[in-house]
Amino acid sequence: MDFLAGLNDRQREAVLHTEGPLLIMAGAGSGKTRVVTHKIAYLIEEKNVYPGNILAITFTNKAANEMKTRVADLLNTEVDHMWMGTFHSICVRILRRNIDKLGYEKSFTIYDRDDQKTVIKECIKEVNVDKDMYKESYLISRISSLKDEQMDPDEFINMNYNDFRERNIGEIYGLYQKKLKAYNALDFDDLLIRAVELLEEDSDLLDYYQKKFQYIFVDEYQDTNKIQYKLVRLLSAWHKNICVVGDSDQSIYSWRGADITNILNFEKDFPGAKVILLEQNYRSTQSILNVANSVIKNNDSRKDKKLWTDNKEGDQVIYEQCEYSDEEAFFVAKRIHEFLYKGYKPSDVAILYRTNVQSRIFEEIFMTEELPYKIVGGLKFYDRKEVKDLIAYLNFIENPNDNVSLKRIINTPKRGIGNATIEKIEKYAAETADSMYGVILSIEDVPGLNTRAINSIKPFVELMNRFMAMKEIMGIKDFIEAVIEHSGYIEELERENTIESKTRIDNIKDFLSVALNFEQKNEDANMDDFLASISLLSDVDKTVDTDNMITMMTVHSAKGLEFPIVFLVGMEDGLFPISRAFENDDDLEEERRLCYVAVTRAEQQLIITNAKKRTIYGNTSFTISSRFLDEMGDTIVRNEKKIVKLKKHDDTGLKERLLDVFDYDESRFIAPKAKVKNNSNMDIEVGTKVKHKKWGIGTIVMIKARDDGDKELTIAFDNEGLKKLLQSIAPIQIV
DNA sequence: ATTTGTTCTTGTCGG
DNA sequence: AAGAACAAAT
Repeated sequence: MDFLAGLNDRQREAVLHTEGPLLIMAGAGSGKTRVVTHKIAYLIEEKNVYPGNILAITFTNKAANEMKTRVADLLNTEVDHMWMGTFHSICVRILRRNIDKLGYEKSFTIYDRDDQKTVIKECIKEVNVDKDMYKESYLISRISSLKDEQMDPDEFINMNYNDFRERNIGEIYGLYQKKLKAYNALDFDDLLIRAVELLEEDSDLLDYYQKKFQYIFVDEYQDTNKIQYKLVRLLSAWHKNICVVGDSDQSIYSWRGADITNILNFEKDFPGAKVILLEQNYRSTQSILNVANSVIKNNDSRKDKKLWTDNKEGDQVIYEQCEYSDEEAFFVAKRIHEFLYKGYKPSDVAILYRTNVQSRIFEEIFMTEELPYKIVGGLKFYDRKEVKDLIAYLNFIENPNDNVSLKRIINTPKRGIGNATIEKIEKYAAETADSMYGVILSIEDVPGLNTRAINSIKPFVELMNRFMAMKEIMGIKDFIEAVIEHSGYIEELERENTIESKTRIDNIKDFLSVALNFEQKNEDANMDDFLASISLLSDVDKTVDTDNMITMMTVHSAKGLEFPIVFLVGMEDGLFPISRAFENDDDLEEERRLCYVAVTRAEQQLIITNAKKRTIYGNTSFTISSRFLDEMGDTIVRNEKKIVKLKKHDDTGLKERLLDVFDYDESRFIAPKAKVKNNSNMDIEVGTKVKHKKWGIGTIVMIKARDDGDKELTIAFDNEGLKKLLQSIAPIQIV
């Protein structure tokens, strides 16, 4: 197979340049994924490189999977041995094998933000500082950036010895790390740091990985931080075949430590590096690129370059200023109806905003407008209480030192173990330098506990011990099922018997199918791998992309994605660019790059909106148009079309306001008529009661999205039991 | 110990 | 405006 076919000269050059450091400066939509996949395929096929000697680091797991599939498609060979994943997942993989050399157990737990918060709270209590003076979120971010700089707590305390406040932060930082170690847990930063530490300390191991990874690829290199840079340097030092891909104009993560100098200094850091520029854009129309170019050129600290395209001019980029923020959402909904009528699919459309709070109003309007949508980073399945509880069970059973998880589950479901009891256990554990689990194993030794407390603890300990034994002989899914059942978790929910508890049960069942799915895909994986895989999912990874829906997400989440139609909403000063960026030129330039990223997501049509008055966080205020709109100048045109549909039932007063804003033009309105014929837009959810002409009344107990956009409904009929139906064709009505 | 009611806080972006 | 943290009542 010819891996060079269909590539332009620059892209071809990038594929063929296999030896030595290579920086591919790839503008938005310039086909970098194509280059990388073809290059990997070329290496395997033409240069006979064994896939296991290739390491590719991507920004999300989804991107990694896509890349893997694309390479596999090009080759028709097995590429499973290729290492592909995010920095974090690669590091976990390294750590799972050898972290014992750093004094951790291999079954370590990965702590998410909530877990971090729990630990920080413990620290604040123990360091005995005024808890109002140190906010948890602030401490977490401070600690995170200290870690990124590889500053250890003692060093930090020494440096700031005369600053009371900083010194305390250092103390908390130190205690936090000590606790994580004791709990055998790592937070996201630790995953990277410990991996680097491990490689630095164990020269045999470093040697092994350096020799193993003959070819290394790093995507989105402009958003790597110091530790990640260090890791890349370490791993590539032997073969020196390091290929990084990035675009300094798309660097948007400086606030979490991304260091733009990594990409700017690549040639200096990796001697003999070759640089290839990809400036031809294959994604967007000329109109859209004009907007992108005219914004980004206002950044002072950038190498001048210009994206160009052979694509046609395309439709003009439209800008609409609405009166109110809810009208903005309404306007977008109208335009989407129009696009759908023209034959676009809902999945062709994306709505991009600067902050997550903006999604709410779109959600409301889209529900009444019967538009199918999904929110990336919004509906957080893995953040649901029941899912987190379950994960905490698994974490604890896997790693009994994990006090954070233990505290979460010890009285969930209710076992009569109250706060007072838990605190006594915690205190005793701290005094005896034991884990809480160690303490409750011999609960009689704990001072100050009454018999009632002791009698509630004992069955819990027995239960956990039983789980720990069961885990050894059971498969992942079966084991989770056992935990759900024997822990009494599902019983408690069933007893509750409310709509809410039913959804929770459904979520638990969904979690089971996630586990089953994982088990089938990764035959020799264990519980550790499963837990790690779910804790490392990004927001993008978490949203199913199979169903045919409009996507709503932040601009940050949209990085690397593309859509035929993009709505960029909320273009107001203070919102985008965000007000905190006003004071600082660097921050403002990052906002501008973010805007550049947003604009370049669009393939065919870009529509930009804002509102004169916006209700946010409960109060309404006047807004100022975004300065970026000024910079766009005449590359955007004011919207001329005024289309609006009168809502059938409108008691919000929105209709009257809309009549002021839009000229009502019924003839141009296109209603979503399709739904009359099938049920695709039917407003259903778990718990909805429906009537079937043969089976009578039933309740929807499960909704499963299918690849073709349809939904598979499991309905419990009163007399017929469970039935599975396709939403589009099922003869059902909402009762 | 648990439920219920009340006040307080928070409010960019994320693996 | 909404969720978390806290206080009070059962």
